[in-house]
Amino acid sequence: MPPAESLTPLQIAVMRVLWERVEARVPEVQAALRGARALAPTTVATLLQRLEKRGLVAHRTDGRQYVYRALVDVDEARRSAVDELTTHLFDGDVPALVAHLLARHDLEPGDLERVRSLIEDAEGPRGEWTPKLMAFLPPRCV
Amino acid sequence: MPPAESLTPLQIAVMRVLWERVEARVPEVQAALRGARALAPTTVATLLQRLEKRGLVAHRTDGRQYVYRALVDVDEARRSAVDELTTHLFDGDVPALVAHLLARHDLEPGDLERVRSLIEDAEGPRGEWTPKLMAFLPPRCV
DNA sequence: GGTGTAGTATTACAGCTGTCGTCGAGAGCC
DNA sequence: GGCTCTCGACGACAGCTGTAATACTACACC
Repeated sequence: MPPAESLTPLQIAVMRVLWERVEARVPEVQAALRGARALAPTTVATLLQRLEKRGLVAHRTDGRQYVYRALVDVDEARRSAVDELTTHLFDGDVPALVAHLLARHDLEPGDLERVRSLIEDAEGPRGEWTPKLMAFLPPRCV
Repeated sequence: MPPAESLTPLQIAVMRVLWERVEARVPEVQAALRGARALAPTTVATLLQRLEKRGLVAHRTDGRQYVYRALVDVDEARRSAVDELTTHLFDGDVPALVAHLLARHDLEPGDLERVRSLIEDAEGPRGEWTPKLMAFLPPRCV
């Protein structure tokens, strides 16, 4: 499987259409993109072609039309993008990235709940607080 | 302040040198980059020049030499990179990104602790429990 | 004052991207 | 059969990137 390497926003936008619909012809992709940006059909076709040359999508023919599908899945793409980000801007320090996300971005209240339960899940059975962590608890908890 | 927009890995590498040392001349940047990639001095100079044209760095002269410094700070760059990532690949869903990080990346057990303490550092002096931090408390405290 | 030397400025070039226009070959209609 | 319409193929072009050779210039040293 060819590594997704880094995709530009436009390329990602095209891929997203394919991820959503599994298969799509040029006009569909163009229509789906419209709204974000209005591109000529030929432009979209070129994008798809180049993506195909890079091994990220493939097509089959249906009559005279090309029906494209993605060859890499979202998760693959996400992973390599996240890897790139952490490597280059966070020194490979994933926790730092998480901290950045929690500190700098506007999380809705519900979001924190979600994150917390994610952490709990990742951490094992709930309530496993090591002594070290206990030190951080406010007095009323101890 | 000009938005950092998206920087390429190489550009980030150059910026990192400036972020680390505050000020740097071409040879210093080149030396710092060496190891990762060996570039001719002229290449590095070109990179710096172009970065300057984009308003991301500036220079003063010290004798015949240019002394460059960054005009955007790390956090700025991180934020816009993270924004771009979440917007394009995670639909703006930050918790989804966090989930991805927790699920796909190899976090050592200690990392989760680090996440918490990093948050604490970012959120204010220890012992001050903000609503955000409260979310991490075990249920019995709430 | 001539000559290196060190450093910047200029120029170059290939490859990728965003964006299309145009061309040629089927498909379908009259 | 000929005309038109639809698509993909091909070619174009400007702007950015990575990479660097070459040209120019101010200093310092003999």
